[in-house]
Amino acid sequence: MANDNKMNLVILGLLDHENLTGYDIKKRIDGSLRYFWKGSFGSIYPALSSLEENGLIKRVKSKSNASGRERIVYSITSEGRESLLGWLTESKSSNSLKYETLLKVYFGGAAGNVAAIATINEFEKEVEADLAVLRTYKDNLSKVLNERDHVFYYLTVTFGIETYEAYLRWCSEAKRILPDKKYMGNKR
Amino acid sequence: MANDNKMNLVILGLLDHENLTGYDIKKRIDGSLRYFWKGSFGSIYPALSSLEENGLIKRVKSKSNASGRERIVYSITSEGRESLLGWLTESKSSNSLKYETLLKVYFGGAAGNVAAIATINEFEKEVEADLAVLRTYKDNLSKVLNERDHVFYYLTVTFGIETYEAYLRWCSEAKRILPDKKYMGNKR
DNA sequence: ATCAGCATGTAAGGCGTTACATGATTCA
DNA sequence: TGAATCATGTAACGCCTTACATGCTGAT
Repeated sequence: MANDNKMNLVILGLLDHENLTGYDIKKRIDGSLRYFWKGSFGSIYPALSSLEENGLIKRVKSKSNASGRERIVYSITSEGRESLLGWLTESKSSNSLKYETLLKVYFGGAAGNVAAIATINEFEKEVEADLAVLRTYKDNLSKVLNERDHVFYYLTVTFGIETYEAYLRWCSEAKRILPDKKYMGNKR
Repeated sequence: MANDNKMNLVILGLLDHENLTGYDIKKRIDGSLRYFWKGSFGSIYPALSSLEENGLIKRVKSKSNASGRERIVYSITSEGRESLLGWLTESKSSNSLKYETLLKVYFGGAAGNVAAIATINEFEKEVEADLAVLRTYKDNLSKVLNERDHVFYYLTVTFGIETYEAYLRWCSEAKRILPDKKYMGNKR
């Protein structure tokens, strides 16, 4: 069973837009996809090999770089595009969220309000930083919205902005509620 | 490296509130924690064994059930509570989000607006269902907010409500934007 | 009688990360 | 010269899920 191997689909999705090397793919993942997906070289390169073996992608150039540095550019094949289409249209999506922050808030009673507030502040700071970046993405994208594919990128950015703003509202509300409550220590 | 083993902390956190069996722990995870954490028996029982071995939890009763059915109730030890406190106060939180829905939206250009809208509709339906449950949780919890620990549970619920409402706003907005755009098919 | 729920546990294997190994180029 | 970035890949290992194995109780 299994075949949760989403990295294959990520690679197919990226290659459907432009030809890329494994290294490029990593940069895309750490750039635009960062807010809703992660991936490391240790899963990219093996996925690339297996996709090539199965004929879903193929090499465009090897060692073609002017300097002679090794560089393998991949492109998607029609079989790969078919596979991508199948995923995009047929499968159920599974979103897996693991918020350690909320786990700590849930168990907050054990350590008291001060610790919980610290956890929330840490979260808030990260969200604020990410939100600032997302807003500049949005500004840039809204200028080129009529170009192919950009609406879809734009939507993932507005998703981030909408949810991050919700996080921030929650942070304020949580900090407003917490100090009012009686149980401040970890005594039982 | 490693020691991401959060299940240990989840168990410690739950046992700090009440004594539980492995089976009970699973129910708590599938109940209140479901919206921000997951876990299966295959990771609960081994974690329980290792926690006991290290003296962080201990057995309260075995086979104590009236009927003679095997039942192992665990409680947290002071060492366990210390470990829980350490996590709650000292460590950085890592939130890992993997939205397959957004991945599909991002790559939506390959399959066209119709497929993207279907993906969004599927997501919307799930969010609506979860939101309804969270709202009844909120109603129930707001009546007992002055009891120990309940503020913290309440906050995780309001987090869910705040973000799920943001999801829903985004779904509407996304569906409003998508049909307007020119690129409807998967032709290049 | 049968099915759902209670209850504990193991085994196999997929998924994915970190660290390592290697080496070139570019820029300060 | 040394650091950062480009670039590919492997090895070890941890995490976690699914499926299996087992058996009791209670309700219909």
